[in-house]
Amino acid sequence: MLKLSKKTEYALMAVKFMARNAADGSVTAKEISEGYNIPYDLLSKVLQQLTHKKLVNSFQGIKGGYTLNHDPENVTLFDIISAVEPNYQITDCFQEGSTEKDCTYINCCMIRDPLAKVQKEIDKLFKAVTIQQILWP
Amino acid sequence: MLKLSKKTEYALMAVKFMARNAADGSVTAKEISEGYNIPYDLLSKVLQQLTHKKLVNSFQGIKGGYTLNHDPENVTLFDIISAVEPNYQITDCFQEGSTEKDCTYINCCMIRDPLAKVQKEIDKLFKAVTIQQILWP
DNA sequence: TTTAATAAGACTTATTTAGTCCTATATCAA
DNA sequence: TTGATATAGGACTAAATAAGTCTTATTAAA
Repeated sequence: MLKLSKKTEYALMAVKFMARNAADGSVTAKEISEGYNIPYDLLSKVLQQLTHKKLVNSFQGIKGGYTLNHDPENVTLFDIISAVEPNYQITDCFQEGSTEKDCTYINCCMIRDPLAKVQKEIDKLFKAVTIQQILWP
Repeated sequence: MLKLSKKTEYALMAVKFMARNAADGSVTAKEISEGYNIPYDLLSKVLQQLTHKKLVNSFQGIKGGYTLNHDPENVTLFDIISAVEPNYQITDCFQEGSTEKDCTYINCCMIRDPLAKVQKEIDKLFKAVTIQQILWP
């Protein structure tokens, strides 16, 4: 409950690895996986998700790999989390596509709106934290 | 993820029910359960946890039940969450009792301290929100 | 002493997360 | 043009956690 998944951790670690090794050009999933002891397949998926959100560049083929697409001070924790956590919301109520019908309680969504405000505050918090701050405190 | 569990939702709903029915004296788990369509056994456990944290008073015996122990403006979302979520932390790293050994990564806890700061901000946020604000917006 | 409430541990089921496996596709270089 | 090695991505399995259920004990009023 209220815990970030491994995918977020792996994403942060991968970003750190890429930033550290930026001088050597692109970095492969295998290098990150072995360098930080992260399961290769799972890491690959995380990197693919980061690629879809344009947070990293990917290069296919035998000389392929990944590079960061932005400077760490221009990427926020929110960017990483929302790239990697499938439906990141503190409660189901205001999930995308949810309707009143999804709510099984009498007095439906009695706590919905106020918690939505709390959610917005959390988003704001995550948007205020850059990867730079997290990875090089 | 980063989602609150049902237990937090049920706790908030139970508090709402108790506040609404404060005039009638104590309220039973059965009444809350039937009034809001919450599973009785699970609700009972939530109420027991709230009791342990002195957020509600419990009365045993045939005329028993629960009452709120504080005014809603003096109870925060943080109080409820920490009463009910077993180990509420956005990442395992700085869980109570965790040691460096628990960390399986090379470069152990490279993201630990900065995320701990984010955690503190979230705590601060939850402590700033009262039950009053959540349940009667 | 019966009745209806809380207390609490053990257990089962459902859901979600984490991790694995397999195949396709891209690209470089011999 | 073919072999090697990288990303892409779907399907699947296993592990962990959350949600819900069952059972027994204890409490206290009538």
